[in-house]
Amino acid sequence: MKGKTTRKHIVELADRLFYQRGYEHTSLADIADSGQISKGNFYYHFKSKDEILAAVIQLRLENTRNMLLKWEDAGEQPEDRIMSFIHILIANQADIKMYGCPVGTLCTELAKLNHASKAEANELFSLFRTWLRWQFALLGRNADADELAMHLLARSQGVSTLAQAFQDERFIKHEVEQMCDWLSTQLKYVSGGANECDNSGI
Amino acid sequence: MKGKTTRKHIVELADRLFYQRGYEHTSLADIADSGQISKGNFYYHFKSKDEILAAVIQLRLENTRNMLLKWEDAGEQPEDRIMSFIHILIANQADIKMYGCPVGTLCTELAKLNHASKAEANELFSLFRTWLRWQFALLGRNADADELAMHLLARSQGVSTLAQAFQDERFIKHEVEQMCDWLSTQLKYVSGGANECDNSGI
DNA sequence: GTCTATACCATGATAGAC
DNA sequence: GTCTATCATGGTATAGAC
Repeated sequence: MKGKTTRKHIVELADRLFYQRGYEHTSLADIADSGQISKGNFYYHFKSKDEILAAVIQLRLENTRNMLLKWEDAGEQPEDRIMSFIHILIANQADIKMYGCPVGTLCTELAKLNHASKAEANELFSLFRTWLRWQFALLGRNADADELAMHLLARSQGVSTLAQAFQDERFIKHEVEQMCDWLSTQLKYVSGGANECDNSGI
Repeated sequence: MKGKTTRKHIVELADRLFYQRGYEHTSLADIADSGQISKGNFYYHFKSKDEILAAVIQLRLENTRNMLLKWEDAGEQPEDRIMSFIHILIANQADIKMYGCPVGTLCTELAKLNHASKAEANELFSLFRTWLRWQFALLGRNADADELAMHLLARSQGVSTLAQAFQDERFIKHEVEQMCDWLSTQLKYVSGGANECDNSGI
C-alpha cells in the first residue's frame, strides 16, 4: 500500500519538473532531490525514465478528463463550457508566463526527440479538440465544429508561447478578451434552434 | 580564409540540426556526422557548444532581418507585407509540419533550460513583432499596432504547434485563409487617410 | 586548421544489503 | 520497499601530433 503512494509521489514530482524544465533536461537526481526519494528507489517502481514519462502522461490525461467533466457540470450551455476552456489561460497565467503550456511544450519536445510516448502526449491535445468540437456541434455548428475547435486550440497555444517569451500576463488577458469576443461572434452564426442538448460525455 | 568557411559550415549544420532535433538533444557527434568535420575541430572554431548556439542565433537573426527587408521591397503596401508574413506558414509548411516553428520551438526550449542565450533567441520574436507593429502603424492603426502584431504572431505560433502535433498541412492552409480574412477586416478600421508612408527601416 | 586520442563528468541503470 | 554503492554509457571538452 505504501508502494502505491510512493509511486504516485514520484509521478507527481516528475510531472512538475518535466513541466518546468522539460523532460530531457530533468534528471532522476533532480526528481530525487525535489522529494525524499533515493535514486535507486525509482527502479523499484519504474524500470526506466521513459516509463516515468509514460506514467506522467497518463496522469495528465486523467486530470484533463476530470477537468473537462467538471466544465461540463459547471456550464449549462456549450458557450459557458467553451468559456471555461478559454479561461484556463487566466487561471494558470502565472505558470504559463514562466513555463508555457504544459501540453504544447511537452508535445513539441517529444516530437523533436521522436520519443516513443509522442502519440500519447498528442492525445492530450486530442482530448481538448474532441471536447471543443462536441461543444461547437451542440451549438449547431456541426459543419465546421472541428475547424472551430482547432482554431481555439491554436490561439491558446500561440498565446502561451508568446506570453512565456515576452513574460507578459497583460497580453494573456487581452487575448482572452479577444477570444471571448470571437466566441460571441460565432454564436450569431448558429443554424437556428439546432441546439438539442446531448449530454453524452466525450 | 578556409577557416571562415568551416566555421560557417559548422553553424549551418548546427542550425539545421538544432531545428530538427532541438538544441540539447543534438550532440556534437551528430553535427560532426552530418558534415565532414571531426569532433575535435569544433573547438578550434568555438570554445563550447553554447558558443555554437550563440552563432546559430546570430545567423538566424541576420537571415530574419534580410527576409524582412525583402518583404519590404516586394510589398508596396503594408498589407502586402503583412501578407508576406502570414504566408511563410505556407512556404515552410513541410518543415513546420515536421519540426514546428524554428523561432517558437527554440525559444520554448531555451526558456526551459534557462539558457544564457534565451534573450537573444527571444530577439527573433522581437524582430517580427517590431516589424509587424510598424506595418500596422503605417496602416493608421497606431493606437493598437502592437496588439495587432502580437495577435498575428500568436496565431502563427499556435498554427505551427498544432500542425506539428497533428501532422496536418490542410489545417495550416485553412488557418492562413482565416488570417487573411482577419487582415482584410482590420483594414476596414483604419482611421481614414493617416497613411503617410514612412519607409525608414525597422 | 584539422585530426586522433583521451580525460572527465553527468546521468541512466543495476546489484545487493537492510 | 528503500537504501547505498557501483557500473556503463555517452557527451562535452582538452591535449597534442600532423
